[in-house]
Amino acid sequence: MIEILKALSDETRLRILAQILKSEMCVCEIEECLELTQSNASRHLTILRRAGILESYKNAKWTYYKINKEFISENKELYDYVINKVSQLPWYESDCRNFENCRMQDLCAQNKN
Amino acid sequence: MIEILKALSDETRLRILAQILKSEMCVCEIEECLELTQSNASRHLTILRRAGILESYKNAKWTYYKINKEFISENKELYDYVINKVSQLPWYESDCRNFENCRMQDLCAQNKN
DNA sequence: ATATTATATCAACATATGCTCATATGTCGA
DNA sequence: TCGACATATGAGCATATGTTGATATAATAT
Repeated sequence: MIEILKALSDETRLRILAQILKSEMCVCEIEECLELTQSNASRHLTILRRAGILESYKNAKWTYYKINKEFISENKELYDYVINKVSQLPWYESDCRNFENCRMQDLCAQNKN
Repeated sequence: MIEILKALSDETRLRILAQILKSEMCVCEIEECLELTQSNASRHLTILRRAGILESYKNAKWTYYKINKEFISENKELYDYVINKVSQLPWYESDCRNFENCRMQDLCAQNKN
């Protein structure tokens, strides 16, 4: 429980989670749309994965992160809380716009396969 | 939101909150039943109060802390989550027993009024 | 007034956390 | 095989956090 709450107690990780909640993403997409360094994005994703909030799988060169279904079922109220609150945070709308731009520009080439 | 999650991301503060959720407490009771230094108990209570989770009032020499009703209404899912999860944490039963002992021994003299 | 009790806060320290640059690993395409 | 790309991780640094002992403040009792 404490590890989960700590993982959620960081603005950058909440920003990452807010986007991944809408659809799974690879690391390079997250870097791009949230303007994080590669290293920093990877580190925060690892923290969210180790806390059990996200899970990842590899496909070709890319690692995709998505919400861990087990986290949802075991932490339903917390999950609902995050879903409801995260979209009210000040950076949310702007991050969503950036996310759409990244998708359209296909910056990470993950749709070329 | 982040301030609230940070406030909850600490074992000592969750132990404090777990007891206060059952009934309001003064600082000296919390010191006693959780075996915290006076300074440390006061600090953690201040953090929980500043995050809006607890509120406090003074009565004579004592400061009492209790759950902030506004926190409950504005963070219902999170509140339910905490309620459900804290009682499963390893120190919970032991802390509750200590809490009962403190009550019975009237260690902080708050019932002498 | 003075001593005692309850609480808050300051100063100092150790540890934890977040960030960046550099490097390692693994995958794919030429 | 070699080079480019995607990701993870180590090292080092700055800042944040948790803890304690000392002190300040405020209320009460003698």
